[in-house]
Amino acid sequence: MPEGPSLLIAAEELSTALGKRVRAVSGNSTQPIETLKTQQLLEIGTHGKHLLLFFSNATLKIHFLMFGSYRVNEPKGNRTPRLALDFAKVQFYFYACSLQFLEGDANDLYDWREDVLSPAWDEDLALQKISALPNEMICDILMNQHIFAGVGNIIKNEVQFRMLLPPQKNVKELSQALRIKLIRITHDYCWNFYYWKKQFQLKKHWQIMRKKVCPRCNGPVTRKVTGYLKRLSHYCKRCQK
DNA sequence: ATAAATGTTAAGAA
DNA sequence: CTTCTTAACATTTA
Repeated sequence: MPEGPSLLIAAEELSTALGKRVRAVSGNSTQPIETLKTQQLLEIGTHGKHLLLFFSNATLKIHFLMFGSYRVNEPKGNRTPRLALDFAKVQFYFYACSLQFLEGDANDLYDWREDVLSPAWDEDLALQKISALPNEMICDILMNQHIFAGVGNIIKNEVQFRMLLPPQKNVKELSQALRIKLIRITHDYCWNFYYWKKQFQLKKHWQIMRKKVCPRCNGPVTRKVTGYLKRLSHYCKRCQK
């Protein structure tokens, strides 16, 4: 569940508890979650892969890492949640996630312009940041949460394929026009991801991720760990040049 | 059944 | 003091 668009969907699902007060708290978190008791949920936000719950007197940041999950009203029977919030008529359950209380104002901690799914998304800023890193590979640039907050490995691979560029290509090898195209395709793909995921049709639209055969040339798909970040890339050596 | 995978951080090593 | 590597965490799917 952890790429940016999924977080947006989570925020929507959880919005049923907006304005409600926490009646009971439990969970195996080591954070001071008890302090949430009696607090009112005022707002829900996201930044990239972070889910932000704004309470009357605290802001909780939830990161689902690789395996985190959540449920509304229906807990996973056999598992202890990291955090369970009981809002009387609505219950949230968060599993296998990282919890942290934000110190201070979220607006001072986050630059919303770097969140691909935010209304504040700023493609000119992204272009500046990319161009400042000429020696970085595309696969690392795409996963950089300070440039494309919310992009994960699936989005990375699909964007690389749609660009017909190999993951190892350096930024300096891309023209200005291609850099802009990269930014726009990433933004578009993130929104497609969001709509497909809502319809439970995300995997159906994967073109290269975990594929064996390139849908374009029917050649073999290469699987290789790439970049500084050492994440798995799926790509077609014939089509992505 | 074993491994790999939608991710990040912190400790340890160089 | 940096910079790089490794381990840790935790769950589902192939």
